[in-house]
Amino acid sequence: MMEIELPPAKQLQQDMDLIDILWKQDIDLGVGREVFDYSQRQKEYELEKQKKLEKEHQEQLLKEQEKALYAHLQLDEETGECIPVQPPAPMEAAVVTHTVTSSLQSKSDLGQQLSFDECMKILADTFLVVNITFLDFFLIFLTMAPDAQIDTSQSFLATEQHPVPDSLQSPTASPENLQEMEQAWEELLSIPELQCLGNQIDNLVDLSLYSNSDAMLETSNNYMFHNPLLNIEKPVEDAAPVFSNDFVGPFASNVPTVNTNSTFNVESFCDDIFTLIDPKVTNVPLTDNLGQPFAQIVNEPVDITALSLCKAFNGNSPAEFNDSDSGISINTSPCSASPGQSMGSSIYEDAHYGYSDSEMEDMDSKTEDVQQNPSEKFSMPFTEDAFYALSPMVPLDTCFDIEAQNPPEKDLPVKPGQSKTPFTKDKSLSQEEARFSRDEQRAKALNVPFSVDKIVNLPVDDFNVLMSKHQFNEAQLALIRDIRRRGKNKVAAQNCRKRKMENIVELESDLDKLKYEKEKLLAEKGEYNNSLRLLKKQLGTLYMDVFSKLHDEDGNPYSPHEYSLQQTKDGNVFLVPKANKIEIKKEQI
DNA sequence: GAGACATGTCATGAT
DNA sequence: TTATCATGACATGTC
Repeated sequence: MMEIELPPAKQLQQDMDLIDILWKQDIDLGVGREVFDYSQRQKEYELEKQKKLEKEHQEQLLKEQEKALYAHLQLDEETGECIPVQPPAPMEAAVVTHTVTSSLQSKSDLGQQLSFDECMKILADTFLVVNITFLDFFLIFLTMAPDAQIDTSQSFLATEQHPVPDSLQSPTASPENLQEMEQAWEELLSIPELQCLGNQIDNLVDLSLYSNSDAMLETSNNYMFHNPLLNIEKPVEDAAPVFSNDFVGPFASNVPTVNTNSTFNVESFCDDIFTLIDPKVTNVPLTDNLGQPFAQIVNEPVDITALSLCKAFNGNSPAEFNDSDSGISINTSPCSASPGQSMGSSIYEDAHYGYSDSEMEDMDSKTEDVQQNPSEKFSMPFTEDAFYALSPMVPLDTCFDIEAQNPPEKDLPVKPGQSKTPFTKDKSLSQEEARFSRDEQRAKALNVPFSVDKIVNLPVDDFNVLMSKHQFNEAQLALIRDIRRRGKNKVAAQNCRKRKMENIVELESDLDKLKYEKEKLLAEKGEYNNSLRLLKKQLGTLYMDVFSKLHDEDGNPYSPHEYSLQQTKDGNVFLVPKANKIEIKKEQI
């Protein structure tokens, strides 16, 4: 701890005055007095220091746990790889398994909540003692699994010379044991830090799907290694350059890919595990402790979703059930079982030059689910480059220029008459955009070395120059022409619809304006009518007023029925008998 | 399942 | 003559 010397009282008072002056200078900036408060800052400083110490302590703990986990790895001096040390004798493994499970169970029996650190400590201590491998750790999980058929595999670990505890031998024999173990298993799974195990293992399994693909091996080198226990991500090239191979590569040859649609064959599953751990044990007859043939027990297909093991790894979807740690990949879809095959089984592989567009579209629709959703089939991020790398129908050394390998939407220039996102749609459109368009698929199928964007958007001259540089067969030429025509027409249709919509909007706007003008004119007309009516009224009043003041020679008033007042152009007003009224008008004309 | 809507495509006429 | 554009009509997919 850093010692802080407290100033003397006098100096303290001077400091306080100085602080006050400074605070008053900054008060306009909204600075609070507490900013200059020495004691408060000291408290904050101590608090911060305490947090720092706690953080360091946690990091130290994590490092120790990591060290304990890596203790079972051995550095291969020749290859520089981290290789798991040779598996211990079955006795050791059994003891280790028992030790861990006993520790976990004893904790569970005591009603204690197992924290992640406690679990890690138990595991780390055990690993330090006997150096068990990661596969043993996997078997510990198996042991903890309440599924009896899976647990039967423990009998393989326990040789006749070294009997294993009852809890491991036959969990089904005792319902109490089963319940306890299930409880311990659930406690282990309930730890939030371990729940990420499933996802990370899934990622490794996705990697394992490509274990036979050279292209994917390259990808796997850049893959992040997930430490499922510590949740530490390390670049593979940093910590263990071929770490994934420790769990995938060496075992891949031993482990047949287990294919199943909706069910899971436990027998083959256990066989795979036995092969992984020690190929010799595959000769051991599969019998459980009750003497019942193991094959009989596991003969019936087991719903994979019912296995707690699935839940442990990632029980959300049975189709994604995989075990990457053991190198076993249980693929429930034919596509994921052999991605290269599924990718390569494109209808375009045969380069069907004779097909018309409609026929090609028919085939498009039939194979759409295979081709269009590579990213949906595999949980790992699937890039277009990866697609090219995997797809045997596209030669890797030729074909696409740089533009073709980039998503066309990115650098597509926005035309003046075309909005940047002319057809903004919901997520379905984004999925549509993410997939290859049909024309792109066709172009790739026929090995057209241009992107569809280029074919469509190049000016005529540039397009002709480009075409003259390559030799195309008739099918390719027809396809390129069609692509260009369709692309142009597509843009034209978009623009046309956009114009149509703009026209509709404009006409609606005009209609609104005209309606407004009409209303306005009607209102004006009403006002003018009112004014006219008023003027007429006033004129009538004035007329009668003038007429009433006119008298003949005898002083009698003129009858308005017999006479009327009329005004000539020069402004003179005459009293005219009504019979002569028309004649006067004629004279005026 | 029907209907609305968005989008792609084709046919056709105009430029 | 050919390419391109504009637009109506139709088909298809999605909500």
